Amino acid sequence: MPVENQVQRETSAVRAEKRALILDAAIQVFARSGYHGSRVSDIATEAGVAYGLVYHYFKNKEEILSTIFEERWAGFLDAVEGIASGSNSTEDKLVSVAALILNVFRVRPEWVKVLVMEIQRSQRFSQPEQILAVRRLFELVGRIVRSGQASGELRQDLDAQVACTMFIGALDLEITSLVLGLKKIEGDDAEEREHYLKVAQTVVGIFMSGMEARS
Amino acid sequence: MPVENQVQRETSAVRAEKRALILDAAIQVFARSGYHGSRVSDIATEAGVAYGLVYHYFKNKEEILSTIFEERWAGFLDAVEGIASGSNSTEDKLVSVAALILNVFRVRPEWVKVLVMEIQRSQRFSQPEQILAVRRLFELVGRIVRSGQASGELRQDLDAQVACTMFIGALDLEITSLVLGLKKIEGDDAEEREHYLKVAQTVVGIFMSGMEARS
Amino acid sequence: MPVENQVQRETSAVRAEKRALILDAAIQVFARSGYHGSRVSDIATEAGVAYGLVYHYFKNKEEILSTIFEERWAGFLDAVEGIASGSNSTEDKLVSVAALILNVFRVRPEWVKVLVMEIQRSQRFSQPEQILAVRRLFELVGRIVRSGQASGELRQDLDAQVACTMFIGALDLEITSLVLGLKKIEGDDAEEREHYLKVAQTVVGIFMSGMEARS
Amino acid sequence: MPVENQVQRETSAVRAEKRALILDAAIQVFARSGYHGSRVSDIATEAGVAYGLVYHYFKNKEEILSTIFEERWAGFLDAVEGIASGSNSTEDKLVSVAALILNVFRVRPEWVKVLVMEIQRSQRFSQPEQILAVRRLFELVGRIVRSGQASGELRQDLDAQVACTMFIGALDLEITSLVLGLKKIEGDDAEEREHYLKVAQTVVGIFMSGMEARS
DNA sequence: CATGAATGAGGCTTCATTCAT
DNA sequence: AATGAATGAAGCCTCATTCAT
Repeated sequence: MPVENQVQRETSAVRAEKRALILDAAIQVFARSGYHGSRVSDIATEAGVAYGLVYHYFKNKEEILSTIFEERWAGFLDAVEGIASGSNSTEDKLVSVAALILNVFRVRPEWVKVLVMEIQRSQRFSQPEQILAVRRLFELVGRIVRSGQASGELRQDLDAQVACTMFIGALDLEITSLVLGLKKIEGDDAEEREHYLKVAQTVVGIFMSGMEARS
Repeated sequence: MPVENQVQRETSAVRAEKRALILDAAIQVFARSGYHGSRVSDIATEAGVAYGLVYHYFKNKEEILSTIFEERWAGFLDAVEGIASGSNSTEDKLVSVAALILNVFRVRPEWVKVLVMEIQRSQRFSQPEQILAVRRLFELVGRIVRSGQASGELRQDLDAQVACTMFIGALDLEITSLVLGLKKIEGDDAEEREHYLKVAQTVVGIFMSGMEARS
Repeated sequence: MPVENQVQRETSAVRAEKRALILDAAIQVFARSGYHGSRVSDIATEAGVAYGLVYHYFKNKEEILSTIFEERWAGFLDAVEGIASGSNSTEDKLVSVAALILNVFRVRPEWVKVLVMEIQRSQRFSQPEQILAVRRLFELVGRIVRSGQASGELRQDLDAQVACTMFIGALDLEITSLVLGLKKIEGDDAEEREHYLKVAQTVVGIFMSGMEARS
Repeated sequence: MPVENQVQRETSAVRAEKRALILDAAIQVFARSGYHGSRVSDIATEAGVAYGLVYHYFKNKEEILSTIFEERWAGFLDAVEGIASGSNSTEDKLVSVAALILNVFRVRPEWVKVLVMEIQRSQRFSQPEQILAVRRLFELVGRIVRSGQASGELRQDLDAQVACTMFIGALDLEITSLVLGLKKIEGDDAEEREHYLKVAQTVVGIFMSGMEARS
């Protein structure tokens, strides 16, 4: 391998690192102060880089936010996709999705804060790509629900779309409550994890029972 | 009634009218452009009053938003309170609440947009009073759910709080989808009304079946 | 006397009263917050009258200040004029002037604050009439000094103008120190009065000795 | 010296220069229009820099003024301190102080205008640090006077504090008269200098004679 | 790539003044 | 005369973005 390529590789690795640094900093700052309450300089300070450097990696403040959304949300969707494509029972799939969502919050609450509070509910969310990205989540959950209806695990007389919205909405508000501190979870890591698991099971429990096919 | 009182009343009626005028204008503008995207001058223009008059009635832009929240949300809570205090069956109460929420959106979508998008999900929402105001909704729905559990209409083995969050979250996301245009309802007024009613029934249907006490 | 005249008189008496009320209020407010720090509404509130009424009696905020200056300063000048025109010794005249200035501060510190701080040292003081009004004080003190030089009570080899400035400046700074609280006078009314008298005597003492004709 | 240090030094030198540029411009503008009559944009224009740059160097308009005061007044105090600490006769020291004050005005009238008119006599002057800074001048002059009393050069039966106030007040009003144009000095530079020297000598002359120890 | 000084448009807020009652 | 609602110009400050080094 020629030396230049080596350098190239290292350079772009550094480049990627700085970019990620800024992105992570932005998540922290946005989570703390909200998009409008955060200055580009706050992000730079948090990242420990110079003011203007942010503009080497991102066209503008807006792009930082949408990049966060695109990258993080894509990763999240991939995980949901994996669950939806699996061969588990419908109930297991739904529990997995619920646990995934709640667990991300447990581990990276700032990510969720920004995704949920700053992007999902923001003016700029009207942009078609972002609408599409969220619609994708509805589709994936919809796939799980509809396959459950097809297999007879779930009753078929109810609108799948409303059911999806209900399932996602339940988890969404659960998380929002946590973000806003409407609910406080106390205890050590293990207790926390257990609590979230139980919430996931309850939600899925109600949902499944409600959607359960009756004989 | 003395003439002066009459005048007094009329004057303060006019005063209240102007205030309401500005508040309504603010709702329109906030719904259209979001809080941060709206200028105070936009509100004044929309209300058809002079720039400075806004500051006669409100300390600053922020106060306009929180006033909207306080007044509109209080009205909404009163309605929910009325439902919760009634003597209907649990199912009827839940349908009423769901229909109320969805119907407000049908009739005054801007109110809901502002309440849901600009306040509920905003930085300033962290203020204790607003947290409390939302918690109140959880309490009222919680009252319905718990009384249903007590009467045996609903199963008692599930956490009431999670159930509440689920019910409200389902409706919240349903509305958010509508606000964001993720879902589009087409048709005339009667069709619209019918659609929302069906959504309410589906949500309550799933919820009730899921929560239904089993023999 | 016809009734109408009576009414006329009463009306204008009321008119004069309201005007004085506003003027007094303005002095208090200006003394407390400075000219620029005072709002017209503050003055109205302090006077206990309606907002717009101020504009019935005064063309604008500026006119309130200049009116205070003209009326209060004129009264002060009259008193100095009386002293200067008397037949006392030069020393007695100077002690009287010094005591007058210091005593006004003792009794009506707000007047002095406004005259000294807000008018004398303000941009708008550049207006010719006000320059003239202050120059008049210099002239009156100058008259005392020059008559003392003429009578042989004061040495004649020193510039009368510089001497005047010195005398007035000494008292001015003495008062400014009091206004700013650089010096604090403690004690009851009698002690206070005595203190100011002593200051007056010291200033005049130094000044007289310094200006004293030598044999 | 490493190159980086060199660059560092140059950069911060440039930084300091811009700051000084703005400060000097502010003095000109404040002297011309007064603090309240000056807009931040006026200062920026006068300095030939962009509006926003002012806010890189100063928190707000207010801070510009207090910075001027702190820096310029400190320099002035140092000069007075030098005089007070010298070994000259009391009379020489007082003449030096008087000449210093008058000469600063001769050379940098804007400085004096701002220090005397905008700061010393302003609302914000009430801030403790500024009070202290002025008190310092009183202390320094007080030291000269008291050492004169101790050495027998000045009579000891008069209150040193009142004497100080008298001396400083005399010079202060002399300068104020000049600032306000109550007195106009005409002539070329040499004549001007001579005039001010004579004023200084007159003031000190009266003061010394008045304070002179008698046998 | 990195820095942070420089730019300037944009928007909130204040408040003197006017006006309708 | 009296009231206080209504007006809108003016100015401070913020901060995203650019630029020179």
